[in-house]
Amino acid sequence: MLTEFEKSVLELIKKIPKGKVSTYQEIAKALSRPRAARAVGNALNKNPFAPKIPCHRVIKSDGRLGGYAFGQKRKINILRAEGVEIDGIKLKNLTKILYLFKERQS
DNA sequence: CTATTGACGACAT
DNA sequence: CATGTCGCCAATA
Repeated sequence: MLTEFEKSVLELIKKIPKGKVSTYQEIAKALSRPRAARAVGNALNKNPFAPKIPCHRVIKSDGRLGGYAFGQKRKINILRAEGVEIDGIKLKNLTKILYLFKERQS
């Protein structure tokens, strides 16, 4: 069974368009929990819908890859296959491919 | 309730 | 750029 928090995270990342990515922190912010980036990653790790949810499109806020249940190597391949360029250690054009979620209530 | 654990983040060295 | 430390948060034992 999923907790509300986990469901929120999954629902959110499910919306990330192909060829774009988001960060754990951005997701945390979108959930009004700006400091819960770590918990977000934790939720994805459990990810019960592995192929179903594009969890590979979630990276660290500094542009690095972050982890992946199937191994970062795998993560890199998938991202490249979706057109994301990776500069050895970080993603290229991060600001261009970074997907921002809709603004929180004003 | 307390302790531990991680797909994190910011900063210092 | 590479490591290490500390703070943070939710889930679990």
